[in-house]
Amino acid sequence: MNKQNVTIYDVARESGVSMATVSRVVNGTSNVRPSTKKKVMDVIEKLNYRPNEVARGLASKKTTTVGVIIPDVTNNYFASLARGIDDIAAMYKYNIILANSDGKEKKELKVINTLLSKQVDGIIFMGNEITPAIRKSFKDANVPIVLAGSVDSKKTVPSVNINYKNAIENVTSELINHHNKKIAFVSGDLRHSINADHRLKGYCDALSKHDIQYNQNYVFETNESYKDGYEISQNIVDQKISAAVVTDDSLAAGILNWMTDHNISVPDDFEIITSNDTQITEMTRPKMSSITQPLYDIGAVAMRLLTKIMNGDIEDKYKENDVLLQYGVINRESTRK
Amino acid sequence: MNKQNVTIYDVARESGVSMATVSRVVNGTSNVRPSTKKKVMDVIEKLNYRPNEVARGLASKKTTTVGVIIPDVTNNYFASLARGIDDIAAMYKYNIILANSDGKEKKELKVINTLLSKQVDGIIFMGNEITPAIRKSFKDANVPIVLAGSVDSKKTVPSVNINYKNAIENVTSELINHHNKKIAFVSGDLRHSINADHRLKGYCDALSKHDIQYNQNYVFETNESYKDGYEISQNIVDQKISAAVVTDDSLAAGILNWMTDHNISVPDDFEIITSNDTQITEMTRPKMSSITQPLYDIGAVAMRLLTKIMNGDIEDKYKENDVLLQYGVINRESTRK
DNA sequence: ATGAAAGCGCTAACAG
DNA sequence: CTGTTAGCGCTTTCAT
Repeated sequence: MNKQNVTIYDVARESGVSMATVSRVVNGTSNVRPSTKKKVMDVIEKLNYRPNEVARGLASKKTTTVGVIIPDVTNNYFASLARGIDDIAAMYKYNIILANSDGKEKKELKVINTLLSKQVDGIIFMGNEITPAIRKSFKDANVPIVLAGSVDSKKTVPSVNINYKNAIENVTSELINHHNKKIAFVSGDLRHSINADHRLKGYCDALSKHDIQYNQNYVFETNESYKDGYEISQNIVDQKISAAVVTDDSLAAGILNWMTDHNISVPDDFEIITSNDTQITEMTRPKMSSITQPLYDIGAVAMRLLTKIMNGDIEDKYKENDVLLQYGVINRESTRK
Repeated sequence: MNKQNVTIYDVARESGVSMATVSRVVNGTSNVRPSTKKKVMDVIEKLNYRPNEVARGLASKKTTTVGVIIPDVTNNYFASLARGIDDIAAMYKYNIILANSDGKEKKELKVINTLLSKQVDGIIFMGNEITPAIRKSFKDANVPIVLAGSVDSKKTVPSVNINYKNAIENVTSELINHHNKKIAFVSGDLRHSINADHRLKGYCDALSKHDIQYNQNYVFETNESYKDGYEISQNIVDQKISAAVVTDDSLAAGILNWMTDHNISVPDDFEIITSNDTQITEMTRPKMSSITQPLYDIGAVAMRLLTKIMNGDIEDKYKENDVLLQYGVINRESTRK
């Protein structure tokens, strides 16, 4: 019942060596004679000594913890990335401080600051948009930062993503090939680069390649919620639109269920293809066709990249560092063959 | 471009006071003459000084960070609790170190240790089971611990939950009232106290109150996955079971969809009621009836309780501290009226 | 109201 | 291979 925490000094005294030696055996750095090493280890065991990482952090200027900024853990897309991040972090002996931001700039800025004051060794940022203020605080931070599943329109920060533009272009083309003339593009906030510069661009490119006129009425801006999907569906149908490319699975589920609830058969009368291939694509009836993204891997690779940068293993960290992972498309039941 | 971080010493010098005074204005503790306070604040602003929380943690023995152990962030049930935890933590100026355990004792033990070595001020634990080893490490930890959405059969740790037994008993009774004679109980690992001692108990109590014979063949032990639900359904149907009480929403969705896929009408031919009221209960067709739990609140209340204990605001922290939040039942479309 | 000084527990030269 | 000695940046008595 050692209430008082035992320190390195206690171990040193008890085993008749200096604290430097204890530090050495604990860190496995530099050589220590096997016999004294064993002696120290025994005392550590006996006293149940556990190094104080805070003291270590102060002395070494490394905390072995990284900050992870996430819009909302409750969102399966981001949660999947987070899982990949944490697993790789654990693999490299890092811990993560997880902070929800709701994708709000103000919260993001605040949390970046507290993370920095906690001396994290690096930050993984997930967010809808890298605003100028965010970009500035990234620049001022003296720790490396990597984006996961998030794009920086200015490409000023290393990131890992898929090629959203190509992916959306692919599925839009497929829908066009199914003879759909009017195809909706249903996304989140169009002020966000990921939606405007990448996904909408892909949609537009597909249209123009097939000589289809772009119609602004067919693009729907939402909050990417199930409810939003359900609510905009009437409007979609009223315009005689026959297919939709959707950027979020919950959102897509809302549209799908509205159709079903209104006796519009999917995929016979209406086709839907969504973007994130989260678990819910399998749970709806019909199951949803989707772009497939290696969600876990995006997080994992981002964390791996961060460890490399923190380690100085990367020649030029300002160099091009936008890794694009492979995406795919899975045709389930919300699209025709 | 202040590459070198500015320290408390720098602002002390720059503003012509001692570091003790700077510390005082930063912490707002004890009195400082308004004029000198302003002077210091200005310098802090000018130098863009940000207190080093690690140094502060070492000196004060408080890190204002708490550890959160979670089986899997990717699981919406736990993610919802985590969101409640983080929000309240932020409200009280704490950060959370989030660690996934997969509910595996070995990982849990390991992570408890690293959390403790990082000097967290407290821990919120979510897990399926408090094993003797876990209980021991909790006892040895010299920081408070609170369970969220998790039960300790020995009631040795403060916790916040709902009354799982009563909830399951309620819904089972309802199914019995719908004239179902054979009702399945589909749960996760029955070695876990929450399933065996609480939920199964509730199921049994409902049966016995209605003079229905308990039949072991009607209880299904699973991994609580969608896939498991889908796979056990044939067995359920083969036994002429006409309703199921399920402990997890994905699991329930699996059963529901299997029924639908096999032309068994829910709820006409088969009734299902699930337990967690996560988002997917609204996404399936028919929508699933469910026990409703205040998921976010369970996390939030757990965190609030932890802050109180950390603060010493609770008289006797060894006293009965099992808070039970209100649950409800919502009848959607997978049960008859 | 403010300053001086002693740590907090550990790492990291620097000696030897 | 091992010990000595400075700090790391801040909080916290104890004086004044």
